Amino acid sequence: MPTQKDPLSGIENPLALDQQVCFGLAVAARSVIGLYRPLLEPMGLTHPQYLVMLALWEEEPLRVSELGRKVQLDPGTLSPLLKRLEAQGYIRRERNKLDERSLAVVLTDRGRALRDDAEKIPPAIVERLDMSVDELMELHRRLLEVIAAATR
Amino acid sequence: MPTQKDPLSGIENPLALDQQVCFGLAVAARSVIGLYRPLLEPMGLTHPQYLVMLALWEEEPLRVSELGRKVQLDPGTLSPLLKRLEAQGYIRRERNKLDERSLAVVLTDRGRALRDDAEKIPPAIVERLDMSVDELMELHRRLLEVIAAATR
DNA sequence: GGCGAACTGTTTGTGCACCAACTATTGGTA
DNA sequence: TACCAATAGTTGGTGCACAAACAGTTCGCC
Repeated sequence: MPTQKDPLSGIENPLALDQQVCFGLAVAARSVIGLYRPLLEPMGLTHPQYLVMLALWEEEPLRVSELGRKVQLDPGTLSPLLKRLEAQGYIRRERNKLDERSLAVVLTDRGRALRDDAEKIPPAIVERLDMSVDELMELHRRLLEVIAAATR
Repeated sequence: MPTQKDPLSGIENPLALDQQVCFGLAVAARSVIGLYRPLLEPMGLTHPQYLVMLALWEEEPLRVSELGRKVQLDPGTLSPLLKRLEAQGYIRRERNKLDERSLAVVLTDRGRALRDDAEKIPPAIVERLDMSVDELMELHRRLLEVIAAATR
């Protein structure tokens, strides 16, 4: 009979691929992000770059470390990503005079202007998914729970 | 007032980073998969490789295309991944005599034996997450919904 | 003032993930 | 039979994700 020590004892095959939450997460993330691709591609953005732009449209300037905290990317990922955004002309990276170590990331006019195009994206995604906003918010709530659980 | 055509009209800022479901999915997937890393690393597996092994422990042999359907990876991703698994000695890839195009992926004894170690992983993850199995199953159910929505 | 630890971001290496172009094989059909 | 289209997997290019090593700057502290 099930015991407290073995929460999986009621499950027939714990190694079954199609009931791994990690697999569901990986596939769901890729599937949903894939929906953004055709929308972002005309803007010249990848999905992680889009997330960085979202962060900057909210607050600016941001140091690389702050940006990394916001979008949950480590500096090794962010550093080349930001260079690509700078090459696109959406951001500038400028050294802080007071602390030459840190880099302030700011939007260019082009980067700021891009926000108008971006506003079309969330409704387009919701429409494409054809799920109720309530359902999406409920999923989101549960995602935050599992993120909290995984990172504590 | 809200209309049917604009399901997001009740939301203050549709571009707010921290309420993007795509962002939640990306972070959740990375966080959870990150929990597997220390468990898989001693086995010499990455997480996608682990998923491939799960598929093979269920059914074998599998052609590359079948494997791709199961683990939802395209052949361009799978091809080098399988070579690495073969280099590790966990699988073999053998040409089908009847159809020289297709490649049958089979487990080696070493690959089959690895399953015993793998059995420790799901309970370890559930314990580490410290979430109820019910809650995880509910999340999983919702993930399957969004996958279905995104891929139809 | 000078030394060492802490901090900020960069670089390098490995491995996914996706796409497009490619090779080889097979199967249908004229 | 000879060709053409479809199929199966490989390769190369770009970009993310992560880890480890690195370089420059700042700060505490003697």
